[in-house]
Order: sequence, then structure tokens, then C-alpha cells
Amino acid sequence: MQKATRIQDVARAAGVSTATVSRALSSPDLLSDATRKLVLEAIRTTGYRANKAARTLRTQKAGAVLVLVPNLGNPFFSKILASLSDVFMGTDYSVLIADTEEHPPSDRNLIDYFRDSRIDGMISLDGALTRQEMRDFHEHGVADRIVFACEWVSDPAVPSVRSDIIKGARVAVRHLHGLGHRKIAHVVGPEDNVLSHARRQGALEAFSQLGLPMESRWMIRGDFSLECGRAAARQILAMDDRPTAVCCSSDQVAFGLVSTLTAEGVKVPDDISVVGFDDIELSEYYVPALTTVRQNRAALGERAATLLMERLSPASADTDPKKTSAGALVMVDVELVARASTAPPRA
Amino acid sequence: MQKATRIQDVARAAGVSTATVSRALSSPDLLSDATRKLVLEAIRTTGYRANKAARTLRTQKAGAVLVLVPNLGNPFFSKILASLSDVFMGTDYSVLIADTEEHPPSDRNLIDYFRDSRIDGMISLDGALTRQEMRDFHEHGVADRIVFACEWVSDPAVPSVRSDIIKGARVAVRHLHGLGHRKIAHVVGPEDNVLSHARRQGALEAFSQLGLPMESRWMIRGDFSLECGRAAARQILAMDDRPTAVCCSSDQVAFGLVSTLTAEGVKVPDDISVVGFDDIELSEYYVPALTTVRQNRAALGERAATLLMERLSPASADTDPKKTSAGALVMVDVELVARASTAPPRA
DNA sequence: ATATTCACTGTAAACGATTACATACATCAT
DNA sequence: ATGATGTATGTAATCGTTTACAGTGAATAT
Repeated sequence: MQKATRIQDVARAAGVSTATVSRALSSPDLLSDATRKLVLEAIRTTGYRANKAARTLRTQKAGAVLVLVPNLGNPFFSKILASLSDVFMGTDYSVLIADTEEHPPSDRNLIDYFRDSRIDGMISLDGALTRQEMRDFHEHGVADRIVFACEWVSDPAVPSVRSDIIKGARVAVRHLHGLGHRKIAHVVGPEDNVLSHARRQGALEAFSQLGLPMESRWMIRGDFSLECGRAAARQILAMDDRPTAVCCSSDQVAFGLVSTLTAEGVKVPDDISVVGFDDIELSEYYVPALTTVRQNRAALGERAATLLMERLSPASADTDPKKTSAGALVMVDVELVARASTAPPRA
Repeated sequence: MQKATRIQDVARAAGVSTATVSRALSSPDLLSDATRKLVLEAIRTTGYRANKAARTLRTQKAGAVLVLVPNLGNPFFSKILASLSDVFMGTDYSVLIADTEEHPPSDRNLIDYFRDSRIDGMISLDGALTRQEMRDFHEHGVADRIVFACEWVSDPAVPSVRSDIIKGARVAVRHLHGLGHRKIAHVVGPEDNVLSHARRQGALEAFSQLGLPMESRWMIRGDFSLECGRAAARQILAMDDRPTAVCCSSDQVAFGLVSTLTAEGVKVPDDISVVGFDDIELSEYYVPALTTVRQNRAALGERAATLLMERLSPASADTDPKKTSAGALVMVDVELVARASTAPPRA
């Protein structure tokens, strides 16, 4: 590695002090036009770049944020990550990632990222942070540098950007009901997942509004994986009285379900209609194209990123920084995308 | 943010100098058993964590690597990223990511990551780095801190971890030929992509070994996207003399192809067989389950990560560090996974 | 003419670690 | 007893910035 040019070198080249060079970069309006121009030119010719570590050490700002992803291999999350990283790419923040899959709370030590000043803030797409971890954040006074996106932990100090899951579950049920379905099954997420809870609530609302009973034998416990969709299909195939439609906790689950159903000779949507959740890119290209509830992943990422940045910068003084978005809840709209995996039930 | 405990605090608590504390962490064997125990205990009780910026500044090691991903939203890449991050999670390196999609060379300035000492090394999943960028790396003496994975730029100084693409293309053609197909089309990647080239070569090899001509009217230019698969399907549908099988440049292309073909009433595999490339998780759950060439994404990521780490550490002195893996080429095996999207052609 | 203000710029002290070098003491050979 | 050697620790310089504070002229006010 070639030795880098330091601020000293620039100062010498421009015939000014290091302070002036530093100012040319951080507060250019403090300098006279002539000096500023002179220094900027010297920076250009020397190819100077400020050493990030030195700056971080001095300013106590890491210039980086951590994104916590439950499963990087899952296109739903990775797309949000893409959108997040897009926002930060235009700023002074680097994006650090950590995949929580396979990394239980015990060996991940999130608080240390803050403590050794590697990061200024964090966006968690994972709602499964432990009580202990949240307590750590509060104790070290970094709770206000965290934002949840998609999933969340209920904590008044930490804002969350999320899709309107309740509405999503509702419109999915309504859509099926509108097609004439009355026997509607649900593949629900894990018991301890915040999303599972919201979905159930939305579905219940819809059912009660439509005057339908929500039969517990058609509630299939699962998660968000392809494999779980397959398992759900097997359960459904084994039923005497099969549902005519299924709402899935994710598009992946829907794929697992449809794939297994089809392989067993049950046609989608002719025999059973299937609705997914998320609308990942692939859903449009599935066979049959998947009817699903679209989550605006780009918006989720973008909102979370800007929300975090607002909290990290003292920002505009026109409003009390603490109060503004403490415990804020940014809701992103969802919409039903009707495609080919749903149809009226067999006469 | 609560003010952190500094090395000073620990030193005071243990009644030793800061040097001793530092040594307890970095070279414990220099200390007497008693002192080491004493200091370690003080570190525990004070909850000390070394400030990363200060350490970086002093040691001139950033303790971070950059991963360059062509498209984070693509599950093929994101899974490799997951595997990479898994390896680094167990080390002292943080993983920084940058999505090159939408970020042309002009506004990404990769060399600056090195120059401002934000990173020690880089893994690029993107083979589309410019000549200028590669020149920059060489000029700044960081070419030996870079590793390519999946895609690559031909450069003797930079090792690359890649799948045996040529073999992949070959086994795909062989598989189809074995089923009886003679009219085999190819959806090939972009002209300027290294992978496209390798695939073509593999296919040509197979064709010539099988004594088949490779007809250029069945070479469909494309990329690796879902949309491109759709476009390819349209082209095929418009042909007078349709191929009976298609090799795709990626699983995504295959999905786009199958989905559109199916929607137009052409059955896969009954009318046309389709082979993908990659074997992403979803392929097994597609309808029909996709026959494809499996790339070992976990191995690709893991090898690239360890290779980079080897190059970043002076490592074992038993072998000349420069010579060892300069221009190394780590080849990862591929295999054909036969599923339901291929079958003998119609009689 | 002197004081006050203002607009720039420079000096030097942090930031928090690592580590070359110096020191102190004990051990051992002569 | 002396010097050499080795082990364990401390002292202080250093990494490359930023920024509080001080200083310098020039402009303006009194």
C-alpha cells in the first residue's frame, strides 16, 4: 500500500496550515475565496483523501451504520438492504452488514459495534432482538440511534418503519372472499414473530367484518420459508375438508405450497387459490403468477435510512430533535396485486 | 452515547500502565501470569472495549473489507454475500457492502475506500470493473488485497474464485443431448461479461464433441434477468423452427422464460425443455422444478473470504506470501441437478 | 488617534490506542 | 563482584485529523 498523502502534505503544497486545509473541507465558508481555491487545488493535485480513522477518532463519529439482516439469502430482505445501501451510498456513511441467521444473540454482541465506535447507528430488519440487547442499548444511551424496519421490537424509544401488515392481511382475505371463497386457510408465521401477530389481527378483522368464522383447523403454523410452504401443502393434502384458498405468510411460503400442491396433482388456482405476501420480484414470474400483497421494499428501505440519518444528525433546530420521531411509527402502504394464482372456487 | 471506558481507565483500575493493558490484549504471552490475570480482570469489570478508530489509526489496519455486489436484490449474489459475511463474522474484520447497480464507475470511486483507510481488502462479485479502476488499484499498491468471486477481471495479480462455468455449460448441453434433444437454443449473457464467454466456450466444446452444429439463429442475446427470460420466450415463440430445449444463462432467466412460455400455452417440459444455471433456492420449488447447473454458492463465498484473509495477513512464513496465491484461480465444482423442467423431446 | 469589531488564519492540544525504546530487577556465568 | 542476559514493565512518541483558542491586519466607530 502506497503511503497516503496526509493533510500536512496538502498544507505544505498550498502554503497554509493544516487547520486551513481541514476547514476547506468541513467549513469552506470560513475561508476567503482565494485561500479556498488555493487549498482545493492543492487537494486536487496531491490527490488527498482524509484518513477516516483519524477523523473518526477526533470527531467521535464513526461514519458508518450497521444493518442487521435476519437472512441475507432471502430476496425479500436483500432487496431492502439494496435500497438502504443506495441511500447511504450518497452520504458519508458506510454500510456495515451483519446476518443474524446462525448468529444467536450470545455470540453477536451488537452493543460492541457501538462501544468500540465502529458505528453511529443501526437499522435492524430483525425483530428478534432480546430483552437483554435492548436493555444494553438503553444503558449505553444508543437506543435513539436505532431504527427498525419491517420487523420491530416494541420499545417506545425506537422508531419503526413497517408495512401496513394488518391491512395486508385484510385485503388478502377480502380478495378471496370477493372471488367467492369461504373456506380460507392461513399459513401463519412463528408464534414469537411480530409480523405473525399483525397478520392474524388483520385476518381476524376481515373475517369478522365479513361475518365469517375463522376456523382454527385451517390455521397452519409455520414460518416464512419455502420448506414451510411444502409442509403446509402436505397438511392440506391430508385434510378431509380442504380449504379452497390459502393465505401465506410470505411469497416463499406460497411457492413451497404451490409447488408441492401441483406436484401432487392439485391445481392452482383451479382447485385451490393461493395468496402470497411481499411481492418479491419472482412472484410475477412464477407459474402461475402469484397473487400477493405487495410490500414496497424500496420505500421501506429508503424511509428507514432517512429516518436514521435524521436521528444521527443534530439536523434542523426548528424542532425538538428528541421529540420529533421518538417512538415514531412510519407506516408504508401495501396493496393487493391480483395475478393468476387466485380464481373463483370450483362450483 | 455514554462515554466509553478508555485504556487509561483500565490501566488505573489494574494499577499498571496502558502499555501493559494493550499487551494483555494483543500479546498476552509477554506478560507474567499474575499481571495478565490482573489486567484481564480489570478489563472485565470495567467493560473495556478498544476503540476501533484509534487502533486503526495507529496500526494502519482498518479491520474491514468491502464486498462489491452487482445487484443485492439478486438472490444469487446475496446468498454468496451471506456466506462471505459468515466467515468474516468470526474474525476481526467488519464487512462493508456496496451495490454497484445504479452506481457507475464514475461515482463510486472504489480506490478511495482504500485510500482513506476504511478497508484493508476487497472482494468483488462484479467482473465489470473498468481498466481505470484496475490501474488505480495497481498504482496504489492494493491490487494484492483484492479477490474476485464468481465474476472476475483478467489480471495476473488478482486471484479469482469461480465456478467451473465451462463444465457447467458442457454438462447442461450433454444432459439435453442425452435426453434426445438436438435443437438446443441458448440464452447467453451480455457480450462484455466474462461468464458469457466461458459459457459459450463450454457449450461449443460440448456441441463439437457431440458432433452437433451450433446454430447461431438459436443463440439468443440477453443478460441474467427475469425480464430477459421473458423476452427470449417471445423470440422463441416467434420462430418457425423452434428449438426443443433451451439453456439459460441463469435461473432467473429460466423463470422468465418458463413463465412466459407457459402463459402462451407452450408446456415445459412437454413442448420445450429448459435448463437454468445457478440453482438458487427457489429453483427446486418452481413449477416445474427447474433442472439447472448448481453453483456452490456457499463454497464460493467461503473460499473467497479465506483467500482474502490469507492475503491480508502476513500469515505463515513457511511459504512466500506473494507467490503463494498471486493470480491464483480457485475453481469450484458445479453439478447438474436434473429436475422436472427437462424431458425427452416430443416424438 | 485609539478602541472595537470583523474576517481570516495559524498554533497546538486533543482523540485513544500501539509500540520502540528505556529501565529495573533477577539470574547466571566468570 | 562484575558483566551479560533475559524477563517484565513503564515512558513517551506516534498515527492523521479537528477545533478551541490566539493572533493578525484591516475596517469601522468614537
